[in-house]
Amino acid sequence: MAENSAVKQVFSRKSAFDRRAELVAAGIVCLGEGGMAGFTVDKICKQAGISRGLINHHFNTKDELLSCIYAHMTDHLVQEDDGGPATEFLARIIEVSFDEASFNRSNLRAWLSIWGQVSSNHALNELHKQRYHRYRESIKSVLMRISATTTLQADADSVARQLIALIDGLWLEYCLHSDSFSLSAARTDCYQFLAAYGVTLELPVNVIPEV
Amino acid sequence: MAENSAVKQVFSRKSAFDRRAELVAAGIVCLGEGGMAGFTVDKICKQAGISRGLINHHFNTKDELLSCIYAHMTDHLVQEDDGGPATEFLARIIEVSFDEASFNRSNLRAWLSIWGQVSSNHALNELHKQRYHRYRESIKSVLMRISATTTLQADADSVARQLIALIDGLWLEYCLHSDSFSLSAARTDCYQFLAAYGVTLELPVNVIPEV
DNA sequence: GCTTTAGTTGAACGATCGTATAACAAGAGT
DNA sequence: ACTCTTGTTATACGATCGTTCAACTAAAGC
Repeated sequence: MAENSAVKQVFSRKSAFDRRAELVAAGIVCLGEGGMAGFTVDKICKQAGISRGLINHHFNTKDELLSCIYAHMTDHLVQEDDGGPATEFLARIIEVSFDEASFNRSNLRAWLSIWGQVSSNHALNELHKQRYHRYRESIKSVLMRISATTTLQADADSVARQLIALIDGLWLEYCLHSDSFSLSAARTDCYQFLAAYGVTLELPVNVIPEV
Repeated sequence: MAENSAVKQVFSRKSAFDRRAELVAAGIVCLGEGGMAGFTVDKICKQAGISRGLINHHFNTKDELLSCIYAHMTDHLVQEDDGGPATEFLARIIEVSFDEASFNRSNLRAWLSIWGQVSSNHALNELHKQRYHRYRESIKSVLMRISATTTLQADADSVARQLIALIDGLWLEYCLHSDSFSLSAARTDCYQFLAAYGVTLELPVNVIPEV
């Protein structure tokens, strides 16, 4: 047995890029489990499987990590208006928002925690303002394209604001007590909402209606 | 001059009821100013103008104060269906939600902070589940009464959920960046939303439309 | 005016937080 | 095989947190 000849690896070394990505992922898990109270250096490092001091080697500050987490999380959601079919764009927004990968308690708790920090963390505030504005403008421009052909029963600006508020509100409710309604109910709510304003989207086929 | 004969009052004594109410008010101010990070024993007591140790005399725990704060804040908002005119009830819900006393950044930041604690604080979770259920059932029952006479273009359950989500979502948006839209815009959004589903309410007269 | 009650103070405690820092080791380059 | 770079560890530090507790006093009751 060459057990003693095999040198015990104390730790494995990774590139700064990979390690940062792992810390971002670990941070999201911690936020999802314990909210901002669970977002501590100890727990994040334990979740990432690294020692306590390493987090400040890759991020100057814990707030800097939080901003990176926010940037990472918005990358999945905020979509630009690519000039393609307008109804498809709106459907994509809804589908992404209510995909199981996004619409689950852990992820929504992470979002809620971050929202609570936006007003006090300046860098986060700037980042949010920028991304949110882009998000809303995309939806508005798509709705204006729709209103050129179909009759949109309200101005695009209001409907865009309402759609975003509806999505965020459903996220919030589901996060606070997920037994109140189902994912698919929240999802169809959005289609129903747009239909009420005269925008009918064809539902993606891969969806099984719920009782 | 009888300056030395006037005994200097070190502190004034108040009933437990009054002091508790003051601590609740002070806690709301702290939450509104600095979110959950500003909700510390030091800051709350300083805001209330009392010494540090007194808070645990009136509340066993800081979480207990938070639950009392939540209870106090919901008292203003959650209304029961009293069987009166249905449209008036809905209008009252909206008016209360978008009154200046409720719909301001400080108050909304307090709400956002509390929401972030609901999933981790058990007592708060129970309280929220109870009050929220009552809130939703009230709106649902009113919408069902409306659908008996007028045509409601969707089931009452969905519209109730959407209305609540819309209100909460508008609260959230306005809290995160209040320069994005105005109070009255958010308010009329709700009336517009209900109108899209076939429920037209007469707007209260005391409102000046905004440009 | 004295006793009693109960609201109030301020210091102290242990726990936990984010960050800084010095020693160390893994792996690439030569 | 050796050096060098840099990712990594472990400890330590000061600050701040929520809570406890003994001493104190304002105010009511008699």
